[in-house]
Amino acid sequence: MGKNANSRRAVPYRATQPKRSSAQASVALDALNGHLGYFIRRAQIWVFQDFIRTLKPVDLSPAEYSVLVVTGANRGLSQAELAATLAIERARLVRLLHRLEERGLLQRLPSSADGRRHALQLTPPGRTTLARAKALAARHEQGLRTRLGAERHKLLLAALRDF
Amino acid sequence: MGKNANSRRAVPYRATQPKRSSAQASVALDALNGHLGYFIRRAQIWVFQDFIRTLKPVDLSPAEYSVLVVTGANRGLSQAELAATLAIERARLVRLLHRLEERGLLQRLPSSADGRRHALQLTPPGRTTLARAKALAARHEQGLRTRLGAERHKLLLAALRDF
DNA sequence: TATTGTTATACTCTATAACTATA
DNA sequence: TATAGTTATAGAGTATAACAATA
Repeated sequence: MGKNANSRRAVPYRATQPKRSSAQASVALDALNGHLGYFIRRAQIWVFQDFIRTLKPVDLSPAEYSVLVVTGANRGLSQAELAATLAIERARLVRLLHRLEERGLLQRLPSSADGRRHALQLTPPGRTTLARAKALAARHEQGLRTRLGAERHKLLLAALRDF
Repeated sequence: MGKNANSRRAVPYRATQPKRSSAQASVALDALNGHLGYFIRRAQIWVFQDFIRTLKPVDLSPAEYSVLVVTGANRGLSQAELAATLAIERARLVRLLHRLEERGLLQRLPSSADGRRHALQLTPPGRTTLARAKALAARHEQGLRTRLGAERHKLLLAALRDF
């Protein structure tokens, strides 16, 4: 059953101060300057740390937030569909969902059509938490927009869309 | 001394096929559509998987590659400087360097000025491997450029630079 | 006191294999 | 036989704390 095995995070999701992310002027990056992957990684570190810090009041990781958002917008989704949508391993999703279920934010209902599937849906408290989380996430995004400039923010969203 | 403790990777760096990364049309992403972090993560997954696959002949992870590049371009760097430059934890860098040292690609020399520091430098085989790796990485980057279009590639590099 | 390299611990995340129950 | 959910395992990566040697 694995009912309450490893379900709850022992420690709340941590967020360190986004450290000064650009390299010191004195160290040459050489070939890294031409690699998109290098700058994407740095951007990811910065953005995720800021996101985690901003969402601390609701104690949701980026992955948990994305699960709540997509589940809230697609009633009765199966775990496999959710995993494929968010590029999260099905195996990992199991424990992630356990935690959200334990917190009373989400339910796994038996699928009427297919006995193997779970139909995922948010509970009323889940909806409330999601609404709070969305407001905080919007604040995070607004901070990003301010930092980057609205133009660049829009441009990045569009340019990264089809990866 | 921890000479050969946990130093070598048991399994070569894996790279799965970049799976179809955009979500199925039928599942609504809702609020995620407005979040840069979501698309940055997806881009990172894609780019890193492609990088790992392309560099398989030299068996170097993105982190190892970046360490070789920066060490090769900055003689006598300390571990702390390297860690800060690449946003890798000092503690993690220790084992990463052990592996590269064991493979004979890199040396930790005593710093003449400061007894606490190591002066990092590539060995001749390290330089050879780095040259091969750079050629492969350039091929990876060219693939990205083709996929995105030269304009968008350039634009992304510029836009992500100051994170 | 502070910093460098190091070890240790705990947790997240990725990748895989295998099992069960359903289909 | 295939798929959905699950468990388990191994490794990478992140975050912290603490320690010895050196500054």
